Amino acid sequence: MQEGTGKWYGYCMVTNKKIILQTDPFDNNCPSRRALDLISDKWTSLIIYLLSDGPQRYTQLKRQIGGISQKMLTQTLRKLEEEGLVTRTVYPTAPPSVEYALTPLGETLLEPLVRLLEWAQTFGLQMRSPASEAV
Amino acid sequence: MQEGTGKWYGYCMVTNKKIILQTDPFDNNCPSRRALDLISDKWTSLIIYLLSDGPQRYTQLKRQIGGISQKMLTQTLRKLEEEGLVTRTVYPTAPPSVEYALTPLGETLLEPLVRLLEWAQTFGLQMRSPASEAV
DNA sequence: CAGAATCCGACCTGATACTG
DNA sequence: CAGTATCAGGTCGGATTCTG
Repeated sequence: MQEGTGKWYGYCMVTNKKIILQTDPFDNNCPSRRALDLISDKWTSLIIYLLSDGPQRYTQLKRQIGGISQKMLTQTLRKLEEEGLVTRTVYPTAPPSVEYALTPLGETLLEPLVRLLEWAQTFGLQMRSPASEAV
Repeated sequence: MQEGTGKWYGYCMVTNKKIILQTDPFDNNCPSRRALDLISDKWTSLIIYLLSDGPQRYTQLKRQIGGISQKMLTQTLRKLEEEGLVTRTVYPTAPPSVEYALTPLGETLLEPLVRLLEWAQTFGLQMRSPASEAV
């Protein structure tokens, strides 16, 4: 039943490559949905990857990503921290120093994410080949 | 040095879990980026999964997903078709019938996507859900 | 250094109406 | 059935300015 204003997401579960869709408009806590939302973020995956090399400081991350605005970097890091994928450690030195690192949970995300990027590298180049399609 | 108007994405490549970031503001064709953009879509992964059970018709998909608008369903399917992940077959019957199916390329995407959702199911629950959800 | 707060345009999205 | 076209609201993201 559509609640008019309230928008909701498909509730997806994977069981042996089978999908069960639930349609509870009030259940927004679907882990699958949350995970997808997470990596759907434009910068999340990049940050996760950068942190896979070890803890990094704020400016370090910013410099490496380059195109990210400080707002987005902070926002993304905060979200990752909130979700428990990244830790934020503040060293109260004279110039403030903040270090971000992956949590064990965050490191588990690394693996499926790598698979996805590997897919992208292997097959991504085949995308957008309109001539190779015979409908 | 920011190039002013042109916004750009991090160009990421994975090599043995190592990341190489390139910062060419004009190269928007990064396969990794494209792949992430693809699954970052709210509905893409759901559709891919539904199609993993075999070809489905437009209304069939719509009914199963439920909360999706026609616009979004069509838009997403078009994008997937354009990227070569989905085929669109029109049967010129009396009531028009259109069938969507995964291409071989689309099926290859299924695997990493499954890994991601499996991760979500296994570890997603460990993520801290923001208690400020009332939707 | 590491942000917070603000403004503002671009884009995404859903609702609605119409079509072969 | 399977769309297309259009419009309005909301969100996202970047640039800028200010702070401890």
